[in-house]
Amino acid sequence: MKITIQDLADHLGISKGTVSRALRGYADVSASTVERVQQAAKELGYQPSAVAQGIKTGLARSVGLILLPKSRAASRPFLMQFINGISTSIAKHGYTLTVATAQSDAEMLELHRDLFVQRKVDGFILPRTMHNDPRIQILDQLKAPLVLYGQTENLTQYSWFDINQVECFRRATTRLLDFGHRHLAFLGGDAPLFYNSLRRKGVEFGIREFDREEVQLQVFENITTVADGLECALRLLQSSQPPTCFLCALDLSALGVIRAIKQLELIPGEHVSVIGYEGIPEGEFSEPSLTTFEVDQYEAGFQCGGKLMQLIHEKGVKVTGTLTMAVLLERGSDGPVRFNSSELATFIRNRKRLLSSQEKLHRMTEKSLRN
Amino acid sequence: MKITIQDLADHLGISKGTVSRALRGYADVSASTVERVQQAAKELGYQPSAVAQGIKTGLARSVGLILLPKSRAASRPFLMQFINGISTSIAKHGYTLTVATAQSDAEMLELHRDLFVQRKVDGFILPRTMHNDPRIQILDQLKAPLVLYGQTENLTQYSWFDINQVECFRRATTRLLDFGHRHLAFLGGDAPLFYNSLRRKGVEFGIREFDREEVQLQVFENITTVADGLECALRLLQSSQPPTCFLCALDLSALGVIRAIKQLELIPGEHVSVIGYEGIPEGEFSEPSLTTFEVDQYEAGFQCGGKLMQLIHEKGVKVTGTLTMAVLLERGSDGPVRFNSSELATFIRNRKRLLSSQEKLHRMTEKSLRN
DNA sequence: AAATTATCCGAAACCGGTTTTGGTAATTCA
DNA sequence: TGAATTACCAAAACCGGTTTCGGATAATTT
Repeated sequence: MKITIQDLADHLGISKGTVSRALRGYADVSASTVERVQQAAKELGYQPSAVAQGIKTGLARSVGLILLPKSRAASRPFLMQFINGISTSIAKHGYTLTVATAQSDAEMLELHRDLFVQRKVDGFILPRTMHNDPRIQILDQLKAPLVLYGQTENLTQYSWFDINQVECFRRATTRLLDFGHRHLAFLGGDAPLFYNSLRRKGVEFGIREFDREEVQLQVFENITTVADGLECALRLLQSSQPPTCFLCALDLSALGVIRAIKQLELIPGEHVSVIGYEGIPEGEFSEPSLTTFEVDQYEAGFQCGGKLMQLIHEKGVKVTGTLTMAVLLERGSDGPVRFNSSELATFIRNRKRLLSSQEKLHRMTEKSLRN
Repeated sequence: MKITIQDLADHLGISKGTVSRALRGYADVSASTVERVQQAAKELGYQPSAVAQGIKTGLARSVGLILLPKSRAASRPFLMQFINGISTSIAKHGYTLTVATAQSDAEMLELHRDLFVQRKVDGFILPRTMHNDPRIQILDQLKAPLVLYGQTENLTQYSWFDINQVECFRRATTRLLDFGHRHLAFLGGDAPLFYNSLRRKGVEFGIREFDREEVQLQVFENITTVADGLECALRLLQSSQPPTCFLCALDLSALGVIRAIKQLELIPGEHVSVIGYEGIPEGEFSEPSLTTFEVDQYEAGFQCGGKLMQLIHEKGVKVTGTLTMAVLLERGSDGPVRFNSSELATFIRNRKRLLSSQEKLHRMTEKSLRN
């Protein structure tokens, strides 16, 4: 059925070694023979088996990407773009992308090891880098090429690509400070992931260089879902010294904060400001739309794929790191400070009293109507 | 560096053929030898190279999934779950998933051919089935195993998995009719994709079996984005006979419709009803939240992967089709009819007049203030 | 014209596995 | 006790390519 190099050689009446050399572009094959072979290959639809090629070259011509879906509901809107970026950059080298999923951290490590030892992939792209990432340790032992999407410790030893998240959060912070906010809350994300400390550091830099007046910062971690953001913001806003603005490490938690603000009958972007990070599509359709940093995931994938190809193909193992910026989408969820923290606290208390009395009235009316 | 079967054989002082037969479970190897070999393999961390195995067996132990990102902004929130489903179901057979992206239809077809001819994959999962899907024609020629995620013509020849979209849209339609709506609009999606005719058919079934009063249906196609839905709904709602409810083939267009309704200062779910399909996360955070059908993409991937494994491994090529239901999420964007079509038209006209006069007033005030 | 060099290609080794073949030793059976 | 099995494993062939080696022929140089 499928045509092999031997078939092609027989058809041309030459040896398969010559066919191979002709197709691989060796110099010791006459131009006319090369021509004939290429012609016949096209006619018969011959394409060498990647599997058979791999056995001699030792390369599978595939790179690995292992995902860890935290739950069956987890959505990664831009995974397609990330994959698209990787795939298009490695396709130029005849490479394909092998994607696998693991259900636990242990399984994920095992998968990395197995895929490389079984020679199903020649290297890895590691998204969502952690502090002292265990994947790196394992792959280092195996001398497996790898590229990080994100940063971590001992960065000089690896190739990596990342968004300058420190700068993003520094800019977000000075933006809010310029708006006149003085009580900030930073809602961090997954604590074990490296991005979290970077984003927090950005906030701290922003505050430090703004040395005019006293600025208050409250920091929280592991606020990763809408529910987390909602709960955390509700609690903070009803405290005696509520923040007048929220810097959220993740868009999802920012959406939760917006919900909390509205739940307290306040107006996001006017009474309380919120800035997110990532640029998920939900942010565009929320009300108000979410001010956030938009990350180009296609570009990220493209760069990671390119760096991995360098590592695999170029002998002089020169690792490279690249830092780019995300785009600030100035939308509706932030703005000039309306109340300072104390005023906001009073405002919220009064609102609450008002709301509860309205509710009491409502209940009484209903009762009387029923009777 | 990497340990081969020969290394293992030398280490044990036996031939590599025996090692292979021991590990593959042949009967003509003594139990003690099998034990020794397995023990040594574990100790030395030997795992056979998938590449080398593949050359004899003719299998790459990988399945292909080729994506076509329409634009660099396109997001597929549940791709991760679909991939997760495929990956976990094929992992049991030692298979991995090869994902590639194409930038055009032609490139996509070429990729399918190339990946199979180069023996990088043993079969394909085809998402987003089209009418007379050209991928099927090509893969049929190559006798490549394939599983469809979605339906198409001549279904009995292929294995496939799909959501019963006809039933979903039939139910959505009767739901709206039961709510008292009589003027419906169906906003279809990508016309070349097979799902579109199924969803439309569901709407028609729903109307047909409801033979009480006269029902009006307007049908549109290629409404695939928020912008499309917004524009289409704005136009329809300002016509002389506006629909009182919208059945959207896609959540995205439904979100656009909701925007249009709000833009006309109407309340979605009260003045005009909207039902979507897919269950994208944005739908949960819109206001009102979107009534829609939630599709379990993990399950879809799992089933497709399992069917493909059957096709590849079991000799008797028995193809199977499976149809499951999506879950109706009854949320806030639909409800009992408030106005019939004519009343709605009048209401909207009056609103508009009111709005424009308000605006005129506003402009005048501004002007006088400036002077 | 002879010697040297370049050009081109066939033959063979090799990659790391799987599978077949065949032979030896131990066991069973007659 | 001799013949026929059986159990076990080494050797070799094979899968479909790549790469090395060496030889034949043609072209160039001396």
